[in-house]
Amino acid sequence: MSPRTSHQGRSTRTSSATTSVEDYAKAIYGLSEWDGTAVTASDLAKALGVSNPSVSTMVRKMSELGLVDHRPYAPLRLTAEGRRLALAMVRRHRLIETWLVREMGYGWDEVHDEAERLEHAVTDRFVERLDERLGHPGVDPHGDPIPTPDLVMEHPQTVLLCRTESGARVRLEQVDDSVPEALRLLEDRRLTIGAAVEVMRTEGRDVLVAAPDGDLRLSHEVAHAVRVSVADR
Amino acid sequence: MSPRTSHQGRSTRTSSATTSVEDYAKAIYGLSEWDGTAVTASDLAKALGVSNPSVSTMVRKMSELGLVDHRPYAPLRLTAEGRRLALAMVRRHRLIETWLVREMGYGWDEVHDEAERLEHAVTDRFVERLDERLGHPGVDPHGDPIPTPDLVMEHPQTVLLCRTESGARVRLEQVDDSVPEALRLLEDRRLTIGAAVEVMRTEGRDVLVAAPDGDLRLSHEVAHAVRVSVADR
DNA sequence: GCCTAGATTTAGGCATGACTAAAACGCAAA
DNA sequence: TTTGCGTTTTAGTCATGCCTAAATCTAGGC
Repeated sequence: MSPRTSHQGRSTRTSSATTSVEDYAKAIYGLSEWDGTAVTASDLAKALGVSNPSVSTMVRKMSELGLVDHRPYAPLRLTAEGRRLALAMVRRHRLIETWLVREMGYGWDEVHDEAERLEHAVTDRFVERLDERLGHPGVDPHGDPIPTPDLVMEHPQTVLLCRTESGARVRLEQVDDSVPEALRLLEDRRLTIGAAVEVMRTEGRDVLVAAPDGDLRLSHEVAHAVRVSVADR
Repeated sequence: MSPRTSHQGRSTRTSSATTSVEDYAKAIYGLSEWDGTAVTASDLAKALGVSNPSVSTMVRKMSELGLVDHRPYAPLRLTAEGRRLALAMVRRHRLIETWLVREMGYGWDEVHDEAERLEHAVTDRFVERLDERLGHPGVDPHGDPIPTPDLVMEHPQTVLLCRTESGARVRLEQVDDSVPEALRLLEDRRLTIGAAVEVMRTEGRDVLVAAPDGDLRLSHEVAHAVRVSVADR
């Protein structure tokens, strides 16, 4: 304990990115990565839990910082630099989650919020030590790929479960770590990454699935949080 | 990765303490713990690297929060509640440092800044898991006692090396983790916690010390960062 | 007992990042 | 082509927490 405190001074990643800027970049990236859809300002506002005007202001700032391309009233796009920042945050987030599950005894449905805060607080150095200690994992506990140190990320060939055709035999590949209902439901049914299931049919927006331990019904929300690979076609 | 972000919601410790409030509380506590001296507003400003008016404003706020007792122009004193907050932060800080040194391969002179940021980002739950994982350590790598979960801290009988009498045979007990010069100097000379040394004499503000590997001269700054126990008297 | 030096507080600003209310835009249907 | 509605941006605030400059208090020297 002591006087002297020596604040600040943290990382080599995109200089002068505040916690908010980091969150915005990651959210923009995340929205397009998961869905493949164009990202509008209101999507972003909803994702971040802030108002539309807040997004408007922040996007202008990030545009000035060279992190997003944004022509007024058009969808948002990250620049190469912005994508780099986002991927750095994704890397941090997923390595931290992997570590919390493997070493700190957390469940896969408990790590998201903790990682959400830690990712802004650690140095690049810490992240690289973590990566080494964990043996350079390729995916996190939810099956999400972890970008390499030079920020390249493999995109596995997967589809959203809610868009799968009836009768398809699929393998569970990724679950959105921010949807605890999905994580808990799958854990209850002993369905982990790699599990083989068959899509029986859809009823309204629900998806009915046959799993080794019995059939189950997934709400649209849950089915939208799950990505699978098609076993045969 | 995903939309939904679910910010906030973190800890049971003194509700609505911002990062700044946590830092101020810890600094006030630290100044009086290490020195035993009364803490003035300017001491605090210097310790935190902020201006005196900033301290003035923040102290009023903390006074309203019931964390400090402060009559204008008088020295600062933490309330019981403020001391609890400070001790919770000290506990976090020291457990994080212990973990960084023991498990993440950091040197004892490298952990301070990293811990300084992490301590604001982790939950109580994380801290308790860490404590368990580390086997409930009593002191951190610098010899500083770690408060128990119910925030009791043992104060070992130690004195500042710069106030030790000539001729005293002493044992190295604690080194201020925020003074890297001291940490590096001692490490170079293979002097770790528990090492036995003899205080030869002082020259001006420097302290001359006889150690197993040879004599050395400690500047006042370094000698002020070291606490020792007197071996015999 | 006064007076000045130094510590402390008040006054007034700035940057960040959020908000609500209101204006401006753009697309689609009539 | 024009209207209308939902989206997006602008305008104007607020809370934090920092700053500098100026006023004020306290204490020590005479």
